[in-house]
Amino acid sequence: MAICKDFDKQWELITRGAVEILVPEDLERKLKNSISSNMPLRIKAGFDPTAPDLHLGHTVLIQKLRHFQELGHEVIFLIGDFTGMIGDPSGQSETRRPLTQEEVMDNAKTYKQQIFKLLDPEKTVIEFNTHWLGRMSAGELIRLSARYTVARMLERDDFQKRYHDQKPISIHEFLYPLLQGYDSVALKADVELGGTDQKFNLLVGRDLQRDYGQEPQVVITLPLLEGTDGVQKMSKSLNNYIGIEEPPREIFGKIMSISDRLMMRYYELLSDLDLAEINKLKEDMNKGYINPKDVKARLAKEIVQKFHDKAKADTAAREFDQIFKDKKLPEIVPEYKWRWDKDRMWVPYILKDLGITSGTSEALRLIKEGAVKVNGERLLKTDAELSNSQEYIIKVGRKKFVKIVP
RNA sequence: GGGGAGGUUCCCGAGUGGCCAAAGGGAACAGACUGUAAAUCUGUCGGCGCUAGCCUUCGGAGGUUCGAAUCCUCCCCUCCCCA
Repeated sequence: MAICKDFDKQWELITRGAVEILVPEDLERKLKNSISSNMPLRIKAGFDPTAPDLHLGHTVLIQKLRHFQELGHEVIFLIGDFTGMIGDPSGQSETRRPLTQEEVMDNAKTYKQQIFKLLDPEKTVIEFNTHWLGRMSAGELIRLSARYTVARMLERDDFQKRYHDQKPISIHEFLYPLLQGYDSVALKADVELGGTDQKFNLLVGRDLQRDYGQEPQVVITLPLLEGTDGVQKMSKSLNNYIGIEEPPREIFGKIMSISDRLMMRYYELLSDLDLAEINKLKEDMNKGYINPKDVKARLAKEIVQKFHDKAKADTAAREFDQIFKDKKLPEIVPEYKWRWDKDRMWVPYILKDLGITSGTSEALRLIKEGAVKVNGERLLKTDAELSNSQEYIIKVGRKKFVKIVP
């Protein structure tokens, strides 16, 4: 593959959206060398295999990898299957449960299936760090550990915080940054990408490469995408994520329910619109020329289209308006054929049995709160029963619909 | 090795023998208002055919007691100070 010869173009694309580049001079030199020698740079990005679903948060980084691919560089998608067994302590308030071998492999497989929605399979090298870490001897590990000090480890803010909060820090957690850094040595990485929370780990890679006589990698940090709550970073465990494999209407709906503030953030980090256009949207909204809801719908469409296709994005948008603007039923309502043991069945029991609520207690609560409608009528009494003589549409909350057929 | 402090419901955190399914806050869910936004207000927030009642929870296992998150014994885990 050919390297893009235009240095300025490379620089612009690479630095767009990046939070920090450490060190810019190194990047400049590496790029220029790469152009003159026609040798691609080796771009490393590590992924923790705990999350089986890629979500929008991951795509910020993956899109940056794609930028590098477009410029002709070699992307190494590193699946931290070995380090995943340790569990990255970054940003964690406490020690994470180590994953089993099986879990790690399952998750890694899912990753592989998903990244090619965004990356070019031809230009992507997938590595597993078990290849070199799995056969590292105890002696080598100790020699590696000798290259770093406890005091330096404690510089990392989350370790520091836990230390001061009297929270446990296990020894193995200190090993994580070292092993991640060693990955860079093993891969002879020229550049490593990571979220801003990874900065410390990425920098350890630089130190270790120098120790091992390599030219240190350039570290590029990218912003962490806030989850749908708008506060914490998007993650599966916080359940504030939008997965790229979710159905169109889910993705669409989730984006529509984010705050306006967050919407602009998503525009910046996820949209392909350039900054000038985004600013224009912002301005028009402030002046009242356009409704923020429409701006949000545009974003939702763009993102759905990215992971599905245009037709599905349009359908999702149309359905959304039907349900929430026109208050109609969605085009497709899941149907349940109810096996009527009796002629009449208690509503909370039905909701529980259909899995809409976790139990009858929750169903009762929702009915008391006025959240349940049957055939458009709000259910007022908790002792309501349905009979097997007709069809029902049950609506729970704002977005759950079920059709029950006799 | 010695001394001290802790482990409470999703999270933080109160609770030291009955009034405890357990204060308060956060998250979450629902209703109102909206643009399924934000903010705000209100309600819910262990389970169970509900209200009544029953069952299961306060690191684990036993025990004392009419009665234990609270007392005793042993065990597991965490943190701090000293060595």
